[in-house]
Amino acid sequence: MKQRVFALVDVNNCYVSCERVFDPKLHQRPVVVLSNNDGCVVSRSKEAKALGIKMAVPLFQIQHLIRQHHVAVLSSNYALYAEMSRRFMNILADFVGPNEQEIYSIDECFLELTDHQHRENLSSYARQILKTVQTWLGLPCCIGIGYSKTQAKMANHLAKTHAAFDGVCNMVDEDPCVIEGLLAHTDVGEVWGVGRKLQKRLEQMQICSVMDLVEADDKRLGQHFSVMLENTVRELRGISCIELEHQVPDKQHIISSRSFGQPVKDLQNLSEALTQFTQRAVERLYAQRLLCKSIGVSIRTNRFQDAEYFHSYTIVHLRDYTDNLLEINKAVQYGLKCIFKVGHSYKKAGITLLDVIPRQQYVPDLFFDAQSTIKNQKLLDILIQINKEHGKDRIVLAPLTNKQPRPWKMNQAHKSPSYLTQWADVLRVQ
DNA sequence: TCTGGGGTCCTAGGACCC
DNA sequence: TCTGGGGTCCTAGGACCC
Repeated sequence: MKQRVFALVDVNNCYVSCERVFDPKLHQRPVVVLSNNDGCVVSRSKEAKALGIKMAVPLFQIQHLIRQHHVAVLSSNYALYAEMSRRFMNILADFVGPNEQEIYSIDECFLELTDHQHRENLSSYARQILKTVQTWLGLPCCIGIGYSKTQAKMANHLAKTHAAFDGVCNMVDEDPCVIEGLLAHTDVGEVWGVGRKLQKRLEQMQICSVMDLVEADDKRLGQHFSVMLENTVRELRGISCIELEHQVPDKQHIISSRSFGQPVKDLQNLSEALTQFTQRAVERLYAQRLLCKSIGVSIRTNRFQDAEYFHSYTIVHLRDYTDNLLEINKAVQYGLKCIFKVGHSYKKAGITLLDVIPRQQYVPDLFFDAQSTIKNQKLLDILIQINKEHGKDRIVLAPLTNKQPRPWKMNQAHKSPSYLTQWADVLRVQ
């Protein structure tokens, strides 16, 4: 049997790179992109990293650096990144077969190259991929190649951190001594599946570098920790244990939650916010042809103010599986009334659609109302279509038509235009 | 003053059954 | 004082990922 070969392709500093495609002024200078509500840094250019700006650091903690070094600061523009991601994945799909691609995240993609080993040189094939993405899309990437997904991930990390690789690290063809030398100097925490807690516990056992983990007793680690870590060690040795998932699995739950721009004290505003989150979640549920049977509702104050921290959560069960927006929102509002307590300054709220199944798996019971289900489907179809054509939130549920100021709306002070998803924002060439 | 959001998987422990 | 054993299912919470 042929030994399997995997690649991991990812976009360098993805969100910053997407912004740079449309705004040349962002090149050669430090740039950061912020999380929702302009809270934390989630993407940094290499110049921003060089200034010591860490991942996930709150914006207010680096204001001095931003002023001093004229760092460009941008709010997240997820519509833009999602569209760039779609194009990126399409380019990669052209290089491999339909069952040889796994879209792992917005900026990462595994490719199975097992049937491409006949190629004279996998590294030059990888370079061809990089060049195509760069030319067609303007996005810089790195590629790691290995005998397992974990090896490919590790190779990708090496490609990113060692300039000599020039974007492609091929663990399959590279001199093993070179790779082992690098892994001996790479922290065990860089391994896919080893997070902060696990790293600490491994270090207590003198397993500090990736090479230490490769040489560790996998069975013993399996008993001491979990089967996942045992598999990780085997994968690092080049034994493929984790399958490529070329089909996107159905979601098990759908979350929609947000921090508020300003704290909210009253039920009316919480109700409006949750109505909007519900609409977002149900649109996703509907798009994926799923149904849900229960809904989690949660509200919380600022978790960084420990003394007054308050959070509350409840689950509302529905009579039957549904994707009916009105029915689901009714349940959410009921849940909210159950958990709401006067006197708190709420900073975040959210809903989770639970007990989710694919629509075609649903078996109607005696009380199933086909007429109203079809009516609801038509209603949602139209609602989604209109919002798609005439702008997000053109049609909303009644509580959201209130024109009062919305303290719960998230801060987005530095958002770039919707270059790829709104006609009015398409770039003009003078 | 200001600290993201959306997921998955595994494990432990309790309830329940025969 | 002493109180079976083995199995399944469910849930909450932790850890991890991007």
